[in-house]
Amino acid sequence: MLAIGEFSRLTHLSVRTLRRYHDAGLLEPATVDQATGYRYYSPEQIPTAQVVHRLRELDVPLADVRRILRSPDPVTRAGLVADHLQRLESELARTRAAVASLRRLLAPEPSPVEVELRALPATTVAAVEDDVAHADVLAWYSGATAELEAVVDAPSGAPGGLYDNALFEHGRGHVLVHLPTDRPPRVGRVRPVTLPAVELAVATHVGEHGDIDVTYGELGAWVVANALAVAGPVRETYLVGPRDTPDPTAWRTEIGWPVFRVAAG
Amino acid sequence: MLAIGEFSRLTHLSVRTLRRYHDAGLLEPATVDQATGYRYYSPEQIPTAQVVHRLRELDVPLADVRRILRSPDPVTRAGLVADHLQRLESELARTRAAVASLRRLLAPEPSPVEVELRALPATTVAAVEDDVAHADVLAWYSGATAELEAVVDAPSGAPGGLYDNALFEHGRGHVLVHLPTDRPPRVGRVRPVTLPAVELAVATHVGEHGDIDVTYGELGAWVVANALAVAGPVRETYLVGPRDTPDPTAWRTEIGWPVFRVAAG
DNA sequence: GCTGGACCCTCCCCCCGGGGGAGGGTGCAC
DNA sequence: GTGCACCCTCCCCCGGGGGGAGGGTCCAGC
Repeated sequence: MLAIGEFSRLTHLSVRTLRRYHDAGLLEPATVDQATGYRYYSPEQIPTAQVVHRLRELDVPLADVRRILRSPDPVTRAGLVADHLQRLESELARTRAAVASLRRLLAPEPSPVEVELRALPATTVAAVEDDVAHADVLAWYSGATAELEAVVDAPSGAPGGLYDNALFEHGRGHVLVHLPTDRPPRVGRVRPVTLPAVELAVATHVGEHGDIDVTYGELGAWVVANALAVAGPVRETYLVGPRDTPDPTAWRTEIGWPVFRVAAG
Repeated sequence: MLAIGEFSRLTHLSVRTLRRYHDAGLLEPATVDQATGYRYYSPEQIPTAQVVHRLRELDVPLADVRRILRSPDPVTRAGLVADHLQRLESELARTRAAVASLRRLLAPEPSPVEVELRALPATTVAAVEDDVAHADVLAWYSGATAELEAVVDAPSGAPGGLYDNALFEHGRGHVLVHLPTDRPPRVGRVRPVTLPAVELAVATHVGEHGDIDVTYGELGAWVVANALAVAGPVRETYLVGPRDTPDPTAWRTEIGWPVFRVAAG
């Protein structure tokens, strides 16, 4: 039996941290003296402590560490660990994108964005829609478009999406992806939806989506400068995307912001 | 002039976050109405907001973001950004090491570690020592050994280190690296130091240092099982290291824990 | 001019995973 | 039996947000 200080020395986890892990139900001492509250660990717990240490180095949340340790089945366990490695991987991709985008932002090129005002009539499209968290948008989007493309046989234009402002302001909001077609079917999640007529301020974003808020910003500045106000969810149209070419510099995304005239300009 | 909600929509930063950035002095509104406290932003601030957004995606602390934004000189600014990318890089290396180590930990191999008790006489060595934070140990170590190796011309053995337990328990502690030699010089930070005689429980760690606490743990379990207690800083000896061969599987590190007998076993 | 609703303000509490330190009880070797 | 290292709980702090209360403000429509 090892007192907490000794166990700390053997595992290179601080006494504080060991106590916290006990409270969190992660690494329960083999014995706790009822009278004094002293925690006593057994040497067999050292490997467990080391696994915890590694998982924490990988920023696995304590709750997930507990889940991993409690799963008796090594296959389940390996699956949970693999999930986290997957998460780290996508985190890394996000970081890479942010680095690239930062470089472009700090590059001295001004990259003027052209904005055009366009009146759009109401259209009926095949659509999938849902309330989605910001972090899940990408995954949701790929699932929804895959379903759309599987169901719509003769699309009459490029796919698009509508994104509620709440998605960016509150991290969660209504999202709709659609594919224009003459006869929108009603299969699985796919439904015919009529998008209302709007006046759009439209700018075209060139390149990766990691930079897209730059174009959003330019579009927004233009909208403000032209005494317009934003009304309703933003509309994106994916003219050229990863489906069409692997070369990101060829990608084209139209961003359309529904606007109305503020006062009498 | 844009109210905070509108600016939020244009930058995809939440209203809350914008207020926080104001408080932190990161992104001050162009105007603040003295009477009402209302924040008003100018469209020119959109690009700044986007740079902040990118930096935060890279987990750059707010204080550093402020520093980057305030540095007028683009060269300084690029340097600060590069520093952070460097930090991300080393973070990535750490993650990779943790992943590899976790895989090995979860591998079904028991990898029995052999432990031996060894009495060591007092020795005088050439040493560099200091109080170091845990996070800085690696950097400090490479600097100190480089200095040692530059100054000691005829080492009589492998380099070693002494690591205070406080380093692991409290994140900061006394560290000493040394090179055994017949005539220890007194140059720069290098000093002759006499290491006291000790009885050591010794185990040899094979492979990368990312796993070294596993061997620490096995050594500790052995020490406990043999009714010994730990006394004083751990001693590592780098028999084969990165200086000798790039192949990590060939590396050999002796870990020696000063021990004394507990009670009459 | 008034009213309603959207917008904005400050302030406090919560999350995570730790660290610092106070104030007090315990184990054990001398 | 005494000193001291060790252990306990409890509270506050950090950074970078989110939730929500309670209250003031802007402005369009009537």
